[in-house]
Amino acid sequence: MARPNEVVAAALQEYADLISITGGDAFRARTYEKAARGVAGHATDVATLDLKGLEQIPGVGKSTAEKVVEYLSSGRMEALEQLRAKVPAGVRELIAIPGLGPAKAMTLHRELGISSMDELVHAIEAGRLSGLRGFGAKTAANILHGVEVLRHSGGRVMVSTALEVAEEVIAALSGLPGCEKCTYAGSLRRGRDSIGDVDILVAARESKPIMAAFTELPLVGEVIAGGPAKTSIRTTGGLQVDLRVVPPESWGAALQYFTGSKEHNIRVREIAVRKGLKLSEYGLFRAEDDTLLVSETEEEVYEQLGLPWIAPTLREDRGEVAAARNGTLPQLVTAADIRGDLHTHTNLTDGVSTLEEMLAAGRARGYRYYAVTDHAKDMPMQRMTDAKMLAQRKKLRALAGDGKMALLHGSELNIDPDGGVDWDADFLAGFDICVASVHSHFTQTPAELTHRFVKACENPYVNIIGHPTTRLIGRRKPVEPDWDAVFDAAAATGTAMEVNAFPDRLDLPDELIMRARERGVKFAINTDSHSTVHLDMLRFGIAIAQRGWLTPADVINTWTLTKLKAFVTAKRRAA
DNA sequence: GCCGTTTTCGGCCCGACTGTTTTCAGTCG
Repeated sequence: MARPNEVVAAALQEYADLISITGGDAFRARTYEKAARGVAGHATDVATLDLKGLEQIPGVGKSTAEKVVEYLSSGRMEALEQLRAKVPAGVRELIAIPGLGPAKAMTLHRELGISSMDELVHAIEAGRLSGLRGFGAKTAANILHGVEVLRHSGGRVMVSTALEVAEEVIAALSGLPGCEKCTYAGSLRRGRDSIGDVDILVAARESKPIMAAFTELPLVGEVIAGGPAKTSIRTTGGLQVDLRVVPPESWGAALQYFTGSKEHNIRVREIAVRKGLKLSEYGLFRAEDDTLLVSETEEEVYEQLGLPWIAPTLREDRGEVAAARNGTLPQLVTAADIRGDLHTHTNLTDGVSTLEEMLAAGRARGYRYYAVTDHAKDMPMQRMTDAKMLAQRKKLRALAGDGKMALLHGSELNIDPDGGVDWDADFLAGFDICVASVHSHFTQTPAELTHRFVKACENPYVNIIGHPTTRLIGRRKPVEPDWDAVFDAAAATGTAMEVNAFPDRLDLPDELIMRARERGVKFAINTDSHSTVHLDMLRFGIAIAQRGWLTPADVINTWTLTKLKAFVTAKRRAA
């Protein structure tokens, strides 16, 4: 069950799509898109707002606010219903096909009565598109291909997968003569939790040799488009990679531009326009005479616009431009701030590395403390027993010798369907710190899930809720309790929410981090490592935490050991 | 439809590439 803001945003986005498809005013369509984003990103539940309150949301004016009120009170939006009556739902689904936009979708519907992806495929195969204005043989083939891609991949890949591809391309291009700089931009640089395509940027005088080398890389499955400034390929694995080559002096402007997000760039360009300037990927220009002002570094571009440099992880048009203007950008948490990992496993349960190996890897990272949190006894497949857990603790205490890295003994407890955990208070009291996670019964009702999480937070020995939504990116949907109620319980009880750094989890997701932070929750950025190499996954968790605007003060494993221990004992004492 | 160190009207980010166009619309990011 999605929160009202998301339901309303979806309705507004649908309305915007239908305006575009029916050939309505493009600016009106964009207005509703903006409003949808504003509503989705708004911290307050829209269901609790009146007309006046709604109009405070960026991009929402009187007309949109009235539609939202109508929708929330009656479940219907008359204007939306009218457009739905004109355009079958399947027509809207067509614009998800790469290369097919609202105008072409409407042409297909108007001229051929096509109103679903299947009908479109059949029409193409039957040759019914020939003779239709704007639909040549090439377009028909591209559409078929687009449908294939869409059905096959669903579009997005894990950030770790995209990073591997990016690093392979960068390694190959960086060595070319004439390549002065090469890096990745786009959603990968912004640290999103999944990646639709990889954007690579190169600074070079001559683009041709770079483009040629790019299309010949072994990972290239097909070349989608190729020009002097931009070339797009799809890898053999199905991931799209766009390469842009810019002159070296345009590097900063180009990096800013291709990092996005699109919405952030629109916001920044609006500032440029108001100052009588023009910002493109080639630089910041004076509008009246096209004089180049700056372009070499991102810092210069932002500075010339009267803004401090904004971290890529914040560039989502979620208020970062206003914060930059007011000097209230957050001091974001970085990997260097992390003093220890608080969720790790060993081969005592389902890990693959030994206790000694894991501790050595933690020391190698320079951690000041390190928690071993193997699975608890209620997870039958892990075969944990009280005796094994106590034996591990004894061993750990014996290994705590060098004084540089403190060793914490913990466990990843299971939150049972009713919110209870594996052991009673007496046994739990022996641990230094505990994570508690949901590992089963994902299909409970939202009310049951809410009760379950809240009760877990109220347990004095539960310090961190592990991978709270339990989502597996591309494989398992998140559970959906009333998160605001859960976060309130976490904040009130001194229970941290985990930002699990594993690339197929990245859990909490960034939107929920923002909501939790608003409600005063603290966080722990952990890797959930099952092997020594997993400790490096921290970087992905840091990116997600930054996208949630977290500062070191919000993150308990940036704190000193003394402060961390106080966090644990304060909760126990309060009980 | 929204919005305002230029504004309550007249703008709304900007450029690249494709396909089908004979000068440009559509799509994408």
